[in-house]
Amino acid sequence: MSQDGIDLETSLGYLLKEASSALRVAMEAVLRPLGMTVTHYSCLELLAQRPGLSSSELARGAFVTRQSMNVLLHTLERDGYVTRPAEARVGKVLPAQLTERGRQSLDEATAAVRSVEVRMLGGMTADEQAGAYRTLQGMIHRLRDDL
Amino acid sequence: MSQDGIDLETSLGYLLKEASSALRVAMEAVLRPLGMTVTHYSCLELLAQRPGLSSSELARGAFVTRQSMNVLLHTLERDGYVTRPAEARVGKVLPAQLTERGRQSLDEATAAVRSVEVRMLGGMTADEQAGAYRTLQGMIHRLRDDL
DNA sequence: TCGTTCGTGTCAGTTGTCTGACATGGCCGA
DNA sequence: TCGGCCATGTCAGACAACTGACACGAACGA
Repeated sequence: MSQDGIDLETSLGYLLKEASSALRVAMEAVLRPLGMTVTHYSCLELLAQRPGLSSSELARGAFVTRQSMNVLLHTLERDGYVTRPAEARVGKVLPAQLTERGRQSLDEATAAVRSVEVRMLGGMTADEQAGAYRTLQGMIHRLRDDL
Repeated sequence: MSQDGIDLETSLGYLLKEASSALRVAMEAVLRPLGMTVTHYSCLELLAQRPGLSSSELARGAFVTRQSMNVLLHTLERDGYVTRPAEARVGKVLPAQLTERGRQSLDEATAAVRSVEVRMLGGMTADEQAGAYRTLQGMIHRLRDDL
């Protein structure tokens, strides 16, 4: 019987999806005026913190396929936000770098995204945040364990 | 400067997205053999627990637009998983119902999804789960507050 | 040394979801 | 009563992301 299915009212999986959806919607709302999508922003933020990342590494960091990241990266390159060498120095890896324009664009976006995160965390104590951090990391670890 | 941007290593927002991504990947992995996507499953599960939901209500419950849910619902109807009246009894709302085939299909999927959720929650105490529940609900509430 | 395995970049085609727009039918408040 | 407002279902087009496939170079073990 499906009467005893996953109870959507109490399921942590459903709630996790709901929270993620709410976060995505909120981020899209503040990023849209800047002409940016969430993946777009994620890519720039990753590059700022880890310059020289390859397209595949960026893809893993932004939770999309390397094919998707590749087309995004070509767009960002065409529009002058990032640069990549024309040829690989080693293997086939093309390390990407932020341009000055990319950095400026990222700074605006970071401020907007930070405001969303601050709002999301509003009222939570440091202990509660630490607890949430451990909980989420535990979930991630167990979900990926037996693949 | 972007040096002090959102720290991806400690950001709860990033971790939330990561956890959601891991959950989605794990669910896709167990649902794929059944020929089902996550949205597909979500739709059936919602209908099982709340028979008579409209397409728009299902869309909100599955966190997609009503346009997306509409095309999915037409497919499910064509394949005999759900039924909808040809005409609206009141307004334009077309309440959907699971067919017997839909119920059977859902039962398989529910077992698979439950195994994922059990794995994700493995080792967490009831207190920890309750804490995670409150934390996520707080985040959702605050994120949606000022829209 | 050589062969296997892995990661990367890329091309092509498909699918899913989204935005924008429209008409329609309830639901109030003036 | 009626006008505005809202939610619904639907159509069309655009776009983002996916799957599948291929070639190439590096890394590792036999």
